[in-house]
Amino acid sequence: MDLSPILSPLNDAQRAAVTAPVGPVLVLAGAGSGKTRVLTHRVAWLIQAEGASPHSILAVTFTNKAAGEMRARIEGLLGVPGGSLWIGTFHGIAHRLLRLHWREAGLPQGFQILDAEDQLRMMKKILKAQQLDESRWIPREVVWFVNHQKDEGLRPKALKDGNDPTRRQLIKLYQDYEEACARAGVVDFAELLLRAFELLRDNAEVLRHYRSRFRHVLVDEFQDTNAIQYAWMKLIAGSDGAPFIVGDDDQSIYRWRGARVENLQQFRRDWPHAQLHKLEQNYRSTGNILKAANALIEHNSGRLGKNLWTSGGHGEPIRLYAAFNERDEAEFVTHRIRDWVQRGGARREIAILYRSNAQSRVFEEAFLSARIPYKVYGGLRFFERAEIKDALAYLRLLSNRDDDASFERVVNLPTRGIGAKTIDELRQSARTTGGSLWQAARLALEQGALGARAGTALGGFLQLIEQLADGTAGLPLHEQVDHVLAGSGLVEHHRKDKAERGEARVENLEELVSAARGFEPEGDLPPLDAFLAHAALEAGEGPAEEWEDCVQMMTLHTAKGLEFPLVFLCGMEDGLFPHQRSLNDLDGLEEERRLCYVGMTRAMSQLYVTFAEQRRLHGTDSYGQPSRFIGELPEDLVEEVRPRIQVGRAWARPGGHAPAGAGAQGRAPAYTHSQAGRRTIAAESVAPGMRLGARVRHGKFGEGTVLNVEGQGPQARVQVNFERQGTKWLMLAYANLEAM
DNA sequence: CGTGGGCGGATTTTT
DNA sequence: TCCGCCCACG
Repeated sequence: MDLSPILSPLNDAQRAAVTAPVGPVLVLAGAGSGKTRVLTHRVAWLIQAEGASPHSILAVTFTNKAAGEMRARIEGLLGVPGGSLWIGTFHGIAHRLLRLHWREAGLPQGFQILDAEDQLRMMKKILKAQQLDESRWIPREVVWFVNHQKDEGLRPKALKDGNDPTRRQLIKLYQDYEEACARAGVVDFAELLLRAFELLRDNAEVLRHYRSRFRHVLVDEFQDTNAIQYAWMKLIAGSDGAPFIVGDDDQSIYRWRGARVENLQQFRRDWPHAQLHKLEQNYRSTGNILKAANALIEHNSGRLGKNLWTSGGHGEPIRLYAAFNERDEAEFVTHRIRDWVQRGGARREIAILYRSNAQSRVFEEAFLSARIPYKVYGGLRFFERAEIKDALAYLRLLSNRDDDASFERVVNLPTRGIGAKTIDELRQSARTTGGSLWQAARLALEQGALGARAGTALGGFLQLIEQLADGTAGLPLHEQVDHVLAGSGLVEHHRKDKAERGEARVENLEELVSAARGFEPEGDLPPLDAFLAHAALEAGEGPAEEWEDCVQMMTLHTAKGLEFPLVFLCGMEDGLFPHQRSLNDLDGLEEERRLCYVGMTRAMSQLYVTFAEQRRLHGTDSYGQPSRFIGELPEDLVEEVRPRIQVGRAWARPGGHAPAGAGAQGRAPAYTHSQAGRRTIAAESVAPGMRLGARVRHGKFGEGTVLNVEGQGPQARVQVNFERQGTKWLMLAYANLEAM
């Protein structure tokens, strides 16, 4: 067999990892070092060189995207569809196991998956039912508690309250929540993992089967695994198994949601004979970017140790821009984007990265007025939209009448005269009988326990669901969906909304039918159940795919795994990035630093770092210090970009002053270095005494040196490096600077 | 039942 | 500042 397609595209380190003798392997793969390539080629190698059966391979990732890419690349290498390979996300694989072994796992056959929003609603309901004060017991925090326990593999029974009444209540709520889920036959995301773990742990037969089947377990992004994922992996691989683990401790950015970087270390303890491979050659970024990123991450302690290098050139320096405020920052970026595009670059090659989503707004406004097409990542995804979830709730009821969350969601949508009071009564009755809302509704109707109006309305709803179930039985999936949409009155409901949003919702519902039409169920679940699981586990692409050539805007977290020729790392101020809530805690700070490292290593050829000296945040202006991470970059790799001192305007009368209000604020200063034929107005004429390098005194900030002067007349501002307070931009008109 | 005003809170995100 | 949520009102 010709192995050269597998081996020839690899460098030495990659090849060593790919061809490592079968046994436990740990690959520390730096950013841009060909991690996915190693993983996929390893799979191909196992099959073609080691004679492993595709049947014996289990490859696990975190995102559906990564799983899809891996599958495609493996199939490309093997030249055949890898149907019998198990490749998927932790959650996807867990789901698959639970469907196959629902009985052993103690689940109803038709169990449904609760997404984050459903989970929150469920918890709110429980809190309300217990009449707990929602300001004391914040639903989101209670949910966080529950998920956190599950991530750690802990059931309520295993938890000690430590005589802490708050904790006792939380544990109680966890238990109540579990019971509610069991009654409704639903599992949340964390539950999928925990159940799958318990399934293997408690069923020797099942465990033996999968252990002997999956001789090769491969895990991507290992630094992101949480306790239960690790335990599950350990269980299924077995202590004499051959897990192939790929990760990068420097890119661990999900500690806050339960990820444990320590799992990399733990792996070395649990498999002391594991071979260690490091991939340090980077194929993405210039030498300068890598050097700076390496220098930054060196400030972290307890690293496994890794130094990225490239055989390519140094490239350009990293450029640093100290903006006056957040709008100036956006203006600067806008100009640099224009330059890039003017020189023939594509907009899709550009990424704006920021710490928190709220920062996108200023950029959006700037791009809108500059007519720069952009795309913001991170909005609501298709299957998370309200109208889609309404439709899914109907579909779920068809499949499982006891799904209380779905029942409540649509029992009166569209409005059919079933008010809060009726539902309250049903809830009450369901609680006392321990049944579902559906059962309570039937009981109430049989006993004539409701008023005539409510009774008729509720009866109508139950009948509707039964009718839809009967009417769609045996139909192809998309016709089922279509039928339910029409029959439920959902489409009509939104059609009546003449506003634009109604129209959009109808379109989304139609899109749901298309999604159903294009859906190819795998496995032997009924198509409808498979589709519902798909909707929950793969919430679909974010904001609709745009074909246009757009500037890419996203948080640093979202950017992980991506690369762009031109990257702007914005909002680099202490308190924003590193975030305020991480400033006082070393672990948190180190995670922020890793986040910065991730951001920097997204850049292929050019990296800009920007910060604003003044920023409007939550309605109030605040002055910030440049991020400490900026100070951790080697000076010789960073070039500070200064806005050019304002040049004479064509419309400014010679010798005259610019009209008030026509100053530089909100207007673009020219940034490019000296343009021929234009004469820089001496700073002197704008702001007497404010020559560059002049010494000045400020009432509050003390003494400093003028670094920069910009704008004219009332809008003029100066940048001063104060000895004690650092660099600040000041409005000349208000600053009361005294020349020295 | 649907909307508008008042209130509080405001990392990061995947499944 | 702005967004989402809750409640009160029409």
